Amino acid sequence: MSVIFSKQCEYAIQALIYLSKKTETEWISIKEIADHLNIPQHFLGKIFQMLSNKRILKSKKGLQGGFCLSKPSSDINLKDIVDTIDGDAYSTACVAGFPNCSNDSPCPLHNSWKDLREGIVKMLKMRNLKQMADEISKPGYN
Amino acid sequence: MSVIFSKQCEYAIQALIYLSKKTETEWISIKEIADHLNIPQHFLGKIFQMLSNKRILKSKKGLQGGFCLSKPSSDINLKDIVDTIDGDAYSTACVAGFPNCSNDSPCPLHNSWKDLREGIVKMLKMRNLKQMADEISKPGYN
DNA sequence: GTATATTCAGACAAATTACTCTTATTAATC
DNA sequence: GATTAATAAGAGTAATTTGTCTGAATATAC
Repeated sequence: MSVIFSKQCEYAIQALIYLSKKTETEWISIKEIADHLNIPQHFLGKIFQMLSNKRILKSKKGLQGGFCLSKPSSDINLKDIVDTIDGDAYSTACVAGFPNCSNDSPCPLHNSWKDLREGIVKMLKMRNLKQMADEISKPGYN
Repeated sequence: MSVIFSKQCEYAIQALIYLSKKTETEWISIKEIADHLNIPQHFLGKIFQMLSNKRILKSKKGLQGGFCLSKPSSDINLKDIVDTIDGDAYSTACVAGFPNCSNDSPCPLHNSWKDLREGIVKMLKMRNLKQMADEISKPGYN
């Protein structure tokens, strides 16, 4: 089971970090990324379609085509990616599933979860693709 | 979609809080809880079987039977419940799904997630059923 | 002992998520 | 223009999670 993001979203994060390591002008094929990261190729295709629709990626059909980031990797943060693929339920829904939980009538977990949830959102806004691509290139990283 | 716990786990939390509001000697039927919380009755039955197997609940068959907590509500914390139903993947697996991510060879998200994950675990250990049952009984709560 | 109300348990069905396959479209190269 | 390698898009399949149904076992009360 995944921790908090869907499998699609995990794949999106991995693939975009991979893309960010490449030069910004190069078009990279889905096949190359899927092979390299062990992600099902056509599944990644769907995910990249979503990211293209949200203008995070741009695509080019035909021979020598592929995908590349539509803006500098330092301008794309994790929250952009997660919100595109998974929506914002992780930051809005009740963590215990109480149907009527809200700030006005909180469930017994609401306030305990509030700070944690805000910490997660803050972190997702903070970390951008450039940082992560730089980190992953360091020795000892994965 | 649920936030971080499975639907089964959300239901378990809700149902156990409900149970904790009752006297400790009373046997409560699944039907009463399911009706009250709008949870599918037989689905809750399965969930309560797991909780019985892990000695969080005890059950009594037959007329006037039902379930009750196997220890004081102050001795059962959220982590006990979550670990029983969902396992510990939420606190051990890589948040971005990188296959080889570990402390020794971390992914670029590993260290950013570490504190948040530890915060979640700490909170789950901290909050017990008695506290939550008390809170939910207050006016304005849900 | 019989009727009844409950858990226990397993098979089944529906919904969601993950993944695959196929065909169409596009653009570069020859 | 023909060939080729790529995305786009939709239909279909598989796996997992969620939810339903049914019958057996059990214990209480009459």
